[in-house]
Amino acid sequence: MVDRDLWITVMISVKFRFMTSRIDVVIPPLSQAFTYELPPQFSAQVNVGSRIVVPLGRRQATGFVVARSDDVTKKLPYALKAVDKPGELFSCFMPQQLKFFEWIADYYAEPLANVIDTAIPSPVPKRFSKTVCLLKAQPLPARSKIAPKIIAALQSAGGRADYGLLAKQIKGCAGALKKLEEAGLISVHTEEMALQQPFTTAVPEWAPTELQLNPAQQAALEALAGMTAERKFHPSLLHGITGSGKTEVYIEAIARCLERGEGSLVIVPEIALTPQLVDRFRARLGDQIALLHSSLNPRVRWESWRRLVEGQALIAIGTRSGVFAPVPNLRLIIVDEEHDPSFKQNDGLRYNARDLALVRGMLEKCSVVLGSATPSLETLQNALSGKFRYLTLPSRPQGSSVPAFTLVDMNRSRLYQRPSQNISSELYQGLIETLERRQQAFVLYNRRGFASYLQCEECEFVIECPNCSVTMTYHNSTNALLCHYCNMHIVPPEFCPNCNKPGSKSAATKPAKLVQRGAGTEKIYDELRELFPDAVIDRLDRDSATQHDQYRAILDRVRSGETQILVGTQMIAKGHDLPGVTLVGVADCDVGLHMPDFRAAERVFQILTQASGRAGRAAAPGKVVLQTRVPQHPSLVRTKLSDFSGFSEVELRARKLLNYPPYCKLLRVVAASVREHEPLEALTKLRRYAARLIEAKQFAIQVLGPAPAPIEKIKAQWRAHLLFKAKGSPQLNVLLKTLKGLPNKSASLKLIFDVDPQDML
DNA sequence: AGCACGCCGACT
DNA sequence: GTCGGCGTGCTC
Repeated sequence: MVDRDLWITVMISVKFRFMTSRIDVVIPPLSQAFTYELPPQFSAQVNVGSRIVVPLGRRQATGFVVARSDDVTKKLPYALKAVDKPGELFSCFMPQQLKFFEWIADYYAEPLANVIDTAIPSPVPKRFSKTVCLLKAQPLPARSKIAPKIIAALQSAGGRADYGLLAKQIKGCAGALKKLEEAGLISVHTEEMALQQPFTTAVPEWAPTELQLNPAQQAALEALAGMTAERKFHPSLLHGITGSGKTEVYIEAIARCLERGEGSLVIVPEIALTPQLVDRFRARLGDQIALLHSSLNPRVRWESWRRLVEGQALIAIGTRSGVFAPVPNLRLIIVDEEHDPSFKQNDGLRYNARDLALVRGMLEKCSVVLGSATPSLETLQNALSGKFRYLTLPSRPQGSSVPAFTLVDMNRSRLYQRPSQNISSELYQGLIETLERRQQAFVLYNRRGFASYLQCEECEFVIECPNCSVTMTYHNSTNALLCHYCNMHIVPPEFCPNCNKPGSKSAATKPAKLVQRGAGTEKIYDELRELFPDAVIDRLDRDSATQHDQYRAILDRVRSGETQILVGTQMIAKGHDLPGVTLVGVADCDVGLHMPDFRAAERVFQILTQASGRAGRAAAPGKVVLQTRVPQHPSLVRTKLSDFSGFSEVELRARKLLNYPPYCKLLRVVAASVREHEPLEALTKLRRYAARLIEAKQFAIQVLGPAPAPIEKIKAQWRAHLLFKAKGSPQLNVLLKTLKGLPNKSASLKLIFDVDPQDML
């Protein structure tokens, strides 16, 4: 007994790290955790959040430590293996993030290991530098020719030199260095190199280091600061029209946290994370910012992450996956442009970063601000019901006014009456005036390519992608037909393949020609070149700006005033303040309006409002010309009136009537297979199974479908979907887990479970 | 996910 | 008689 007490005392006094302990490890893609023994030699470097290699079966697997216990006495029904070759150990997340990851795993019915795997960037091995230090120059070893050279080189370098550099200068010095070290003349230090600095350039001068807030901004800031000061979950909506200065409010709110040593997290849409935006944060807040962006190289990405984990940075700015950032002492989460569809991940773990930001705020007890000029109806509903605090920035600063809108009904003018096919006389006139005043114009056309499609003059046949059953887009510059889903390119046929088919009625007569129909950015671009041969016209879309720096260069040319007219897709609607732009034309508002998706109207309203916000941001008044064939559509009428609340009222009523979000929760199951009928058949079975479960458990869940997906075929896979609607998530979550647990015996069938889907195509 | 084990068809 | 097909089940 005495011995045992003594032993316990010893255990405590030598600290646990010298003892064997146990760790629970989760390994992607497995759903259970595995317990291992952790020998003392690895003890100090391993904790909750570590990535580690463990033996699993007869192989080695990489996993994450989710628990650690120093109690080794508890009996387990299986023998434990010990960690033997843990690999390079990385701290991947902070222990307090674990309950967030567990929440996600439960909500999306995904193994915890997979959640962690998608949340963290891939670790990159540490880099070490070896430095040689001169201790004393005497006595030089006899018979060595290299030693004096080394000593001389060290002396001229001020007593210390990089090992690698020295080795390059003096060939074959490795042996001599070792001898000199043994003789005590030099010492060799190995230490980790400093983490990669995220910013290579100085903050540009235009970015203000001090911000002047107007009264509305000040009021929003004080409200936010008040909430942030409490250690409680405080969700709010910051509803500020485009150009009302939300960013300044964010920056000042973060500054208040920073003063107290508290962390902040900013999540922005993919397209918005520009150097200009980051410069504005840096100018006011300094370089203690970690950037998290998918196009960073792996080392910068990982080392930014590490700066947070190791407490070297208190502020994280990132895109969707930034919601997982290990921000120390997190007190404020900001989701800018919260309505943006890029917050939803559409493969793998299909999470929604905006929703997860709220969950994280709830778990970490901090403030969450969702900012937008056109809030999603989900968020609006939460603000209206009082779940979120409603903060607003009602006016544009600098006294600039709301732009003047013109809605042009394209049905009322014949083709020959227009200046060109897709440009109405109203837009033409607006462009002339803008150019005369030496101002700039944006022309938005929300579709890529030269012509939307090729259509037969005779039989109206439209060329579709053989894999995806979507219309293929004709690209003039490359003279190719491109599928915008599977990226297939084909050479456009001269004559209609349908009429030419053997056995077809018209086969005997002359083959019919294919003509271009519809338009794209390239077509609009060409029409404008023809109308304004002397103007500088540029184009911005996914084809002209495949790289981020190309995108930047195009916008920089607008900023400098060089570009007079910029034609592009919705990408141009989201650029930053470009004060010279006074006219925004939308060539065809109807694109996207007739999509088989219940959010189509909302998206069109958002895009048009965003685009309109580009017009007249400085003192000069702005003008917006919207071209359409459905001029009475509420999305367009309300955009024209700048009437968000009017639009949202109409749209919310429609959602309620049809029982769509925010009035219900959705679960969408997509089945895909190379076999044409398999998806529908599989979903029919799944539906039957689900119906039995819903019946047995008395769930209030409505089932729609199965039906072929609007895009019936993608990448040679046939698709069908099944939709579940429920009042709240708990019942849907039970259903999700049950359905996901069902065995899928078919190798060709792929099932995707999309919780809270954004896209219904 | 791997990687075994396991139980039935064509081959050195 | 073996080699090997991929169904089922386990991995601390």
